[in-house]
This record gives sequence, structure tokens and C-alpha cells, in this order.
Amino acid sequence: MVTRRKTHRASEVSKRAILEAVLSRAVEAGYEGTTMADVARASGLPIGSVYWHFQNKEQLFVELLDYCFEVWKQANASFGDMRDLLRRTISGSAAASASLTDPAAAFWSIGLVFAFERRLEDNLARQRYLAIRKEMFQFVTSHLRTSYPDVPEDVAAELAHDMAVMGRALTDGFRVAAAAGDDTDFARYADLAADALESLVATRLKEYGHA
Amino acid sequence: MVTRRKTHRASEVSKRAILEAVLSRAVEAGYEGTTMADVARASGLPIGSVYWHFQNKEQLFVELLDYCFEVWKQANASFGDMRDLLRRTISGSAAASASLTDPAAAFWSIGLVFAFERRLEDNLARQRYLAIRKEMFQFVTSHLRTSYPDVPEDVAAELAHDMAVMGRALTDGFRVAAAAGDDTDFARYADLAADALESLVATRLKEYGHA
DNA sequence: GTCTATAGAACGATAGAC
DNA sequence: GTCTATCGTTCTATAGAC
Repeated sequence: MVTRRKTHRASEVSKRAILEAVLSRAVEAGYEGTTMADVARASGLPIGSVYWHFQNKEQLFVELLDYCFEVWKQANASFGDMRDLLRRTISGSAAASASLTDPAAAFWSIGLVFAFERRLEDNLARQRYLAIRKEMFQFVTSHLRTSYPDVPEDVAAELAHDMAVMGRALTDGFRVAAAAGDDTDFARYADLAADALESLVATRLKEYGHA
Repeated sequence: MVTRRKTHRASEVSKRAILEAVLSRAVEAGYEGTTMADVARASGLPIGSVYWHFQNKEQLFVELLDYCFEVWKQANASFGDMRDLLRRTISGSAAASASLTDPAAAFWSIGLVFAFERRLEDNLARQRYLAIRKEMFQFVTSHLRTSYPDVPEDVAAELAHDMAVMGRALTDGFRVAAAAGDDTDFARYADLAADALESLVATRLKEYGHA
């Protein structure tokens, strides 16, 4: 019993070490650029152990994305207004493209490549990224819906959906800018983006008031 | 002399066939997913001919990007206002993510991956993409500058720069959405994006007028 | 210029001793 | 659970006949 628990603990520690290793490698080299040998080297364990803990490379990245998403959810449980969110995500994109290994920030740096690599269509890690992407979108949409209390529910729903779409495009766009090394003051443009979306909302609400 | 000219013509035809082949493959599979064997097969020529016309895979993609950019420049020589540009680029992103082989649209579908794959840092094709990206940004910025005739030059310059940054983020963001398969009405959001940026400009011009 | 055959390297994954 | 050795495949690139 004692031996079993000890072994179990050691196993958990190793598994965690491997996840941290693949995280640090994937942020720098992406999915295809990260080799199983790299992961083994960075974790300090032999490659055989990596395959003992994870079925294959695909499954390794699936569990990595899950791990990152869990961290993100905990960090973003308290949802401010749209300006807050844009500040966090757009300024965060600069941090993620630096070689930081904050799992929540790393998620995007790793995940966005999956969006473009359509030849990975059957890849389970890509599918997991797309599923998490959808889940985050719903999360943001449903929170934004409560931001427009003085209009009918269907109007608020459409407005929230539109703002979520625009907000997602802007954050993704600035992540591209960060990855491409564009010389950009992300904090400044986060506020500019918020200004733009807020004036869009104001116009719509005014139109509704007149209708 | 006649023989020489004939050979020269045949060579040009083959080279063009290879470029078309790599274009069609790269749109579907990206840089890393496109193998030299694929290109040879799609062009109808043996792999030896591909290496005869192009130094290596890297150089092949450099010339592909140049070819696409040339086509884009000719298609976008007449520059309308910002709304026109957003419509063209954002609606075009949906087309590019479908497997069309319009070189101008394909450029983005192929190029954006280079932004994210930082492990291709020394890759000449990635560097060419980044260079073209910069050139396009300057092109857009300098055209936008003429859109604000009633303000001092430095104000117009800052405004044009900001709008170019925001516009680039939005178009890149919607390209991500297209690649990720998000269910999005791109034509509608292109206009919404234009609305947002125009109201941003209006606010700024009003602020300047009062200053 | 065209074509075939193959070298050479990298990678994912497994076998099997411990 | 850990570790090493290695198999099988895929890819870039070249050699050399035509």
C-alpha cells in the first residue's frame, strides 16, 4: 500500500514534469517543431517514459491544451467589462509571444497555429483547440449579454454576439501582430479597440431607442 | 539560336507550372505540409526538374510569395477608402480559406503561418513574408494619410498609422476566424469593422477641432 | 533540361531489459 | 515505472544517365 502510493506520487510528478516540458518546448517551436525527443530531454526523462505516460504525440498535446485551459479559466473567472477583457488579452498577446511559460498565455501561442494548419484536420489536438475556442466564445458572449440591461433580450443577445465576434477578431489579430514582431504598443491599441467597440454599442443602443 | 529560344520558352513554362503547383499545394497543406514530391507530382514534372529550377524548398517559397505579391499589387493598385479595403480583405479571407488558388488571396493563407512558426526564424521565406507584410502596411498607411485633408500633417499621419494598425489587426483576426472555421458572416462584419473605425476617426477629428 | 534512383537525416513509435 | 536501442517511415537534396 505504501509502496503503491509512493509509486503513484512519483508517476504524477513525472507526468507533470513532462507537461511542463512540452509546454516550454511548444511555446518556442510549435506543434510540429516540438519533437518527442525534445520533450524527453527537457523533462529529464527518457523517451520511453514519455510514451508510458502519454499514448502518443497527439494525445500529449490534447492534455497540454486541457491543462492550459484549466489555468486560463481559473485566472479569468472574474469577468470585468469588455475593456478589461481586451486589455488582458491584447496586452497578454505580447507576453505570450515572448518566451514566457505562463500556461494561460501559452495556450494561444500554441493554439493559433492549429487554426491555420488545416492539414491537421484529423488531429485530435487541433480538434481540442477548436472546441476550447468555441467554449471560450460562448463564455464571453454570455457574460457580455448581461452588459446591456436596458434593451430586450434578443437585442442584447445580438449585440453580445457581435461584440464577441469583433473582440475575438481583434485579439486574434493582435496576437498575429505579436507573433510577426510588428512594432506595436499593445496597451494603447487595446484601449483604442475598446473605444471602437464601445462607440459601436452606443450607436446601436441609440438606434434602438429611436426605433 | 532557334533551339536556344525554344528551350528558353519550355523552361519558362515549366517554371510557371511548378509555381502553380506549389501554390495549389501550399494553400491546402501550408509550408511544412507541402513536400517537394507533392510539388513535383502536381506540376507533372519529376522532382529533379523542381531542383533544377529552384535552389531548394526555401527559395521555391520565396519566389512563390513574390509571385503572389505581384498579383496582389496589380489587383489593389486602385485604392478606395478604408471601408472598401476592409470589405475586400475580410470578405477575401473567407475565399482564401476555401481552397481557391487566386494568388492574391492565397498569399495570406500561406503567409500567416510563417508569422507563428517562429522556429523558422532563419527561413528566407518567412523573412520575405515579413518584409512584404511591412511593405503592405506602408502602402496602406500612406494611402490613408490622404483621407484626412482638413487636419495638420502630423495629426493625419498618426491617425493613418492607428487606422492601419487597427485595420490590419481586424483583417488578420478574421483570417484566423476563417481558418478556424468559425461560423461568421464576413461581409457583415467587414461593414461593422468599418463602422467602428470610422466612428473612431470621427471622435478624434472632433477632439482635434475643439483643441 | 528531364528523369530515376538513392543517399542522408530526422522523426514517431516500439521492444524489451531492468 | 524507467531506460536504451532500434525499427520503419518520410522528407530534403543530390548524383548521374539520358
